[in-house]
Amino acid sequence: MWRMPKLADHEERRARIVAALLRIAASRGLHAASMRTVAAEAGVSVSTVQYYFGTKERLLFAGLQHQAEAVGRRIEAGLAANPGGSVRDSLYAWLVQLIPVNEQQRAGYTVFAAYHALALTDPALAEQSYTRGSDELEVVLRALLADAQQAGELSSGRDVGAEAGNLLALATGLADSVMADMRTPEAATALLNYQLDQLFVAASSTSPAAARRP
Amino acid sequence: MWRMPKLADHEERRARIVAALLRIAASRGLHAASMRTVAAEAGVSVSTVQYYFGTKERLLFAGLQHQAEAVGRRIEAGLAANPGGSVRDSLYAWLVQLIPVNEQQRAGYTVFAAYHALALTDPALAEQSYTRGSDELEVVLRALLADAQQAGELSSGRDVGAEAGNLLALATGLADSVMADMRTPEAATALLNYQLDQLFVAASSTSPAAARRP
DNA sequence: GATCGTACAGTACAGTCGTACTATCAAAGC
DNA sequence: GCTTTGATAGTACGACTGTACTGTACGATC
Repeated sequence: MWRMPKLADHEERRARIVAALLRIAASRGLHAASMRTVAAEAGVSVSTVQYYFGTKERLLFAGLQHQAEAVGRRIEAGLAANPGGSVRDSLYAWLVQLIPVNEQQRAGYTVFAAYHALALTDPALAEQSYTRGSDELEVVLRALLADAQQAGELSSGRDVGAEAGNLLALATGLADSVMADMRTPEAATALLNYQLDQLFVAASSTSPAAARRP
Repeated sequence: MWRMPKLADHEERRARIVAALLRIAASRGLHAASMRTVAAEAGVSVSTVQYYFGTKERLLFAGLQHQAEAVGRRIEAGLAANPGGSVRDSLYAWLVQLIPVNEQQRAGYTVFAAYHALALTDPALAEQSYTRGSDELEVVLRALLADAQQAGELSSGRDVGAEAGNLLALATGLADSVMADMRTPEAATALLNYQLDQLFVAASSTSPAAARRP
């Protein structure tokens, strides 16, 4: 029988409990995440959850924070995976990270949707700016588009500020439609590619949108 | 055979209770809508709610159904309010209904977000196709765009199917950004107008996007 | 080696949940 | 007028909730 070392690693314990919370939120819903179910999922007692988070409100808070950081990391990873490519491909690499293409991303989106709905009626949760990542992403998109416009890669008469906002909103809406099972992930990424093809001048688009599907 | 209602109007009672449920869901969240709080908000006893809906699951079901029908009615009203206008103005009239511009629409969106999050982990709720309205809207958009394309009003090289899907996703994403307080409703409608201006040939757009803001 | 604080487990408590059950009261049908 | 039935209220029950409290084994410190 294994016994816990008496001096525990707080960060590891907290991470384990938060992971249990997010697993439950993704599979059974955030409303099913009680002190008892989270403790059982993490393999600890309720008192341990109390010891590391004090109150359930703080536990939920930690869960949202973890989720927001995870989204931020995934978006950054999307750029790092495409270092030397064109601006168009970089834009695609950023935006496609918002569309849930596998079960893990879908689970993350489920948790995010639950927190989002909760924040709409809970001022304490809304104060935590969990959408800051999106704001930062919009700034990055605008900068990329400005570069492309100066290089003459964009269609004429485009407003880079408006295009950045609309691309982000488009990716968000496409993600919604995938989550609602109105569209397959492949169809959503194809639509995203179509929009980028319209934005960039035709000469730079050497392949049809369908060929870009992963 | 028709029978006179003995005492109460069932439809009126059910509507009153569902309205109470949706008020609570919009103000305090769907998790705060219990049998007791809904009954108190409707000014009836818990037994009355039980009498008309039997179980809470069926009450929640009725609330979602009412909400979906309300969204459908609002979108239809959006078209009826603009009967003789251009295709571009009709498109705008449809799509702008998705963006919450006042407190009532924001409340409706809050309820919808709560149900959406719940449906992601509740198979019984997900089976009810509450997104059918969006599917039908996409069909209408595609038809409108096809007409406009045949009339030569669209920019060249546009795929009406992709444009319809992307316009709907864009409006959804803009609605999300407004709900998350990342953008004002005015900014969202301006972005929507910008996108429509890009889609339609420049000659038909006689005023800058900013002038179209309501 | 006694003492102290950390890291848990167990339990108790007050409250809320959905729902079942019983009672009541007025209108409908005979 | 009596019986039946629809429409409501009140209440009770078991399950679950978050949290406070108590106990306790063990590593660190002196």
